[in-house]
Amino acid sequence: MKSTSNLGTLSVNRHTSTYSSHLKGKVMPKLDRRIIRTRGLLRDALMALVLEKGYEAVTVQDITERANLGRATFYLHYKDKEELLVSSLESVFDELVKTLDPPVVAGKLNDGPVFAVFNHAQENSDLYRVLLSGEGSAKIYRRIQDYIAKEAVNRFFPALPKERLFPDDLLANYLAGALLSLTAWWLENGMPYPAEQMTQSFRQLTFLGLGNAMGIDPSNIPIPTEDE
Amino acid sequence: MKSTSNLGTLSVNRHTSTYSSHLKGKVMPKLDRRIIRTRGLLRDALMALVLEKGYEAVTVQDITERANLGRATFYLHYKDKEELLVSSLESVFDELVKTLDPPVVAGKLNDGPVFAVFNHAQENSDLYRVLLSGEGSAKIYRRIQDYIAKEAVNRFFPALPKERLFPDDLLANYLAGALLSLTAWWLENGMPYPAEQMTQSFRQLTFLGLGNAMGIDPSNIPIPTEDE
DNA sequence: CATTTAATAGACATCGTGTCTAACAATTTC
DNA sequence: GAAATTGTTAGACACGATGTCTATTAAATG
Repeated sequence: MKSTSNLGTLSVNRHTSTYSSHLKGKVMPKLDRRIIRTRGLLRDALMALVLEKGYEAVTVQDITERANLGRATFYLHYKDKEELLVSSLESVFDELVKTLDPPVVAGKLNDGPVFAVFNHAQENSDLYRVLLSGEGSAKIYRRIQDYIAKEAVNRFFPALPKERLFPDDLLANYLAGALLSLTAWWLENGMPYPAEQMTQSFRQLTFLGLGNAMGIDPSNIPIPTEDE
Repeated sequence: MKSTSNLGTLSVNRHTSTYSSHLKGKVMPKLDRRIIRTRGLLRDALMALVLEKGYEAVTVQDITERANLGRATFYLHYKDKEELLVSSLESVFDELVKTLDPPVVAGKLNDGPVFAVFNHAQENSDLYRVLLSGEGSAKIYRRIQDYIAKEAVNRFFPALPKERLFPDDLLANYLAGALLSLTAWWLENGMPYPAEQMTQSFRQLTFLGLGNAMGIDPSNIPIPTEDE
């Protein structure tokens, strides 16, 4: 299972691929030190600015100015601020994925990918709050969701029964949407509950359902069975 | 219950409020016929252009050109294309809300707000597909979600037991996120199932939960009960 | 009809973009 | 270390879109 944080289909760097960890070794045709420095500066500048002004308000001018680089330099590396953002998010997601890999963490029960998400969101709460709120990029929200959905399919579904009533991607999308919207709510409301509790709430809701979570008698649940 | 489609907190028109139905009568200080005509043209032009190029790519120039209006005229009515979009969405949502109001539709079982959403999405599938995809406005997705969440609280929760394990807005957000992401998936995949089935799937998932929907024995569900 | 109000063309300053060039500076390679 | 390679840069450029303003024309209202 290649767990590279591939956020969609965008070709990210026109020069050579990322310095993004865990493609370790392989072909990686050694980057000029200046390239690494420049891209790092651009990434840091973008992140800082996104937190300050929100993604939409950030211009390429801002970024290069903050990074102390010539504006032309930016276009030597990225097409857009969007391309830079996507590329930058890779590093962030790499962190998340790293915490996902070990199935069991030293005696402690593996709280699973859901907890990892809440936890990771908490550690990068400023960034995520901006990205998931209205201030984020138009496409980023959906892209994060797609990413989570894809991970869900990979990591979750193999453990489930083979016979399913719904297509995998419907389920994956449903779960990803629910998880993301819960996360967004959580962040925007100042994380009023610990990540552990959010994890449990999410599981309760998704696995047992609203009815159970509220103690409703299943026979009262308004699901018209009709014919279908 | 005032069911005016109020999409958030933006002040929409600086002149006088909307011509948006069901504030019927009241103070509504009769709009000049030209104003009505102009705003209608702008709305239609925006909608058409959004479908053609995606929201982000549409400029104020485009809009006024398509509408055969002077560009300056636009700014007499709206601050932004965003403000125009929000205002335009009101009409669309008004339609949806109208189908929501009657609790029972002539002998036929009321399929509920969820079906209404899928149905409405289907009827405006082009528009919604654009709005919910990456091509939509940054803020619009979240705003639609907030709107649905708010409606959920109003229409759904009163029928539920008063004792709940989760805060209302957490639940509302969870449901809205799940519903919207399902809808988006549905639209982007060419609506492979009828709205009725999507409604039922959604209910099954949210009320009974994933576990039930897959025939998993509840005792196998990995919810750590620990202390809490 | 007289009054009020909206729409308009066109000009304007401003800003951000994306590209390009000719120098310049850092680095890699041998 | 010297030479060749490659990355960075300042500055300029044309472009497109924004938002505002003015004087004029046109339409709706009572």
